[in-house]
Amino acid sequence: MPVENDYKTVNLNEVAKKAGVSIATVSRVINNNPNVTPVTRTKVQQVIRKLKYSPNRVAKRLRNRYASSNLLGVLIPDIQNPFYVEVLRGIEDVAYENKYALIMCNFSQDEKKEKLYLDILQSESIDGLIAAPTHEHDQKVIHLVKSGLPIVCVDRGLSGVDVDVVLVENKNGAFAAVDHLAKNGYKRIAYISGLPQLPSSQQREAGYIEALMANKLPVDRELIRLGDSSHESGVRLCEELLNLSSPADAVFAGNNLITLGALETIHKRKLKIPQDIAVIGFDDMYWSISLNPPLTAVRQPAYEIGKRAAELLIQRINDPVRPTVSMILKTELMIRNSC
Amino acid sequence: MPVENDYKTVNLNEVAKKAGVSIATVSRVINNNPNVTPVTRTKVQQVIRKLKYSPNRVAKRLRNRYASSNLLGVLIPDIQNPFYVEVLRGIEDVAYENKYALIMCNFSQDEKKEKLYLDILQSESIDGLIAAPTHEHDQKVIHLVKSGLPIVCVDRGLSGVDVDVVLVENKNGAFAAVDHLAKNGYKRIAYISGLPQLPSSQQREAGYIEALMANKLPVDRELIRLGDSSHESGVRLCEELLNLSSPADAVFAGNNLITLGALETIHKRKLKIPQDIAVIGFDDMYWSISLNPPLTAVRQPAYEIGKRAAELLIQRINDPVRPTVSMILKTELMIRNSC
DNA sequence: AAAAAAACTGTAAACGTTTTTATTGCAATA
DNA sequence: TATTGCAATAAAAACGTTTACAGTTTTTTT
Repeated sequence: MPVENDYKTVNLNEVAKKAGVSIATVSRVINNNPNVTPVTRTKVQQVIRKLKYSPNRVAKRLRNRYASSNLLGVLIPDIQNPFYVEVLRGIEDVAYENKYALIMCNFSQDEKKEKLYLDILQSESIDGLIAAPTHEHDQKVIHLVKSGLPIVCVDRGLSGVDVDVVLVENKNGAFAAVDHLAKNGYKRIAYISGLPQLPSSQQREAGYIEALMANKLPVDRELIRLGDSSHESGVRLCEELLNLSSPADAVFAGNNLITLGALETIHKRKLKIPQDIAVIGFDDMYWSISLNPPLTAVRQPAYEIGKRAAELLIQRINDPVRPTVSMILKTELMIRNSC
Repeated sequence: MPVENDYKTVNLNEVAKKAGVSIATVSRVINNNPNVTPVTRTKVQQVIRKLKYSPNRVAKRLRNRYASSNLLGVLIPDIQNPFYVEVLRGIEDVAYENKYALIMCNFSQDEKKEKLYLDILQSESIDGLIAAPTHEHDQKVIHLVKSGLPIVCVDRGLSGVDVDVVLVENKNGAFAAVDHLAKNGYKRIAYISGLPQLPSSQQREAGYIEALMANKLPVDRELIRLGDSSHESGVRLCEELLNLSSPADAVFAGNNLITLGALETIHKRKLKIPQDIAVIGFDDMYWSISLNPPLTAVRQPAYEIGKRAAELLIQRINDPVRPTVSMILKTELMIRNSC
């Protein structure tokens, strides 16, 4: 037996009846349509207040297909990664300013989950979407872009389709980090990569290799470890690197979580940073200074990324035909004590 | 000028026309109503697949007021706090298993923002809500509970109303931490509180005071500092405590962010932990071991909190009249090296 | 073979809005 | 006074579903 739950279902009809006008008039009052006598307007407004009427957004959205749902979708690969949390904060601040709420979908790098969430988002008729697709050829997202839904990609682009995108200089950032390691005399610099199919992972690897070459260091494939961008993979791959017959003397970690994982392994082995092994992470955190030792890291302007992405998205919603832009933000090497 | 964006608007009508049946039949096929000939069913299914039809959830929800929107609202006070992120992960996993998507609202301890988001959530006709209200007397949330919307509170209860709630033993957790400090010989143990109106802050303070008394230590109001649960307040209040004529020799930090703030201050002053000053934080993080020094902390089972809350919520959605429960989870003192 | 029952399918109403179109009342004009 | 024009309001259609009810076909029963 379905239980009666008494969501207040005050609707236009009740308001209209009580105010002695038609629902059209009430609707006009609500939407500030000027064609209403001041006296009628106040009368209706009083009833609205008395009955605590608030419009049903579902009905509203059904009626005007192009009416704003004031809903933005956000498709995030990994909510555990502080980087994305920071991006989210940027998005959220801008969204709030513009009176949008966020439907946040965390797909944990799981393509099936991503698909489910995208389906939901689409049929919720969101106004726009900020996404970090699983990879450059993410058909589902590409299809959405083609369908005309306003979309901004962050962290990862989309190939073969015209879409706004906010990225950072991954290659330069990685180069700076590895170059710094090399200049400090480290010879066996390892790279622990995130998911290898991600453009960002690839670009960081490219920067890594370029820096090695610039410093006349050999590129040893043994020192490049491919993971899945998780904390656990950082732990494991760092162990592998330390177990090599000729172990790494420095680690360049592909992201936040990998860095923390690597640190965990190093601390468990009671190795000294940077004497025994140096560490530089991609992604800075506001508490990096409190790590042991204070971490040297490539700072991505995460909050800024989110903020820009949200701004671009709202721009596009308001002007669907403006040319697409790619926004490339700078990274910054924060030198502390881990190298 | 509104631009024509061609969201594929395949609807029941088109499918029906193409399949040569009525929209009622198509609807029945979609909803697995048994009263359809197998031959008709497959015919319709083919058309559905061919046209890539997917039902419009907005229309669906308008029609069946009590139909599931498959949307859960989450009202989070501070997305920057890793504790809530972990809670969110727990919620999300359960939600996904049960095919719910999340509307995530981060209100940053701002009551106005909270109200806006609640309005949106309500008129989105979500199926249920998980909330950490700003305080025990949060009228807005109380009103929602009374209206019959399924709600589960986390981290903070709600007074004077019957609602499911998932909490931790704040007082016991705090007691264990402060007792540990006292047993290690610290005499001037400070407490940096989060927002004082939060029940959790109050309970932790109670545990703190009880532990002092149990160890025959005086309660010095000077050593109790009230903040706003933020990183910044941790930085500032820790400075105040170190500036006292008779400074604190140990700090019990009221949450995650406060802990990180306090650490920042201590490191800036080049003080040694735990020799110069000991630190215990409320809230453990998986990277606490990588902090300098590895942090002793009261672990809240954050993921578990989220998971339980989501389970309770889904139970309530499916059975709105089951009696409410309060779930109190245990904390655990993770002893590492900061004391 | 006709009647009754069962199984299937179609029609139309309803959900709560917005908006187009129609109606009303009233002042200004001829 | 009869007509027009205008403003304010009302009526009705539409958005895409689900579902009660009616209608049709098929099957079973007599």
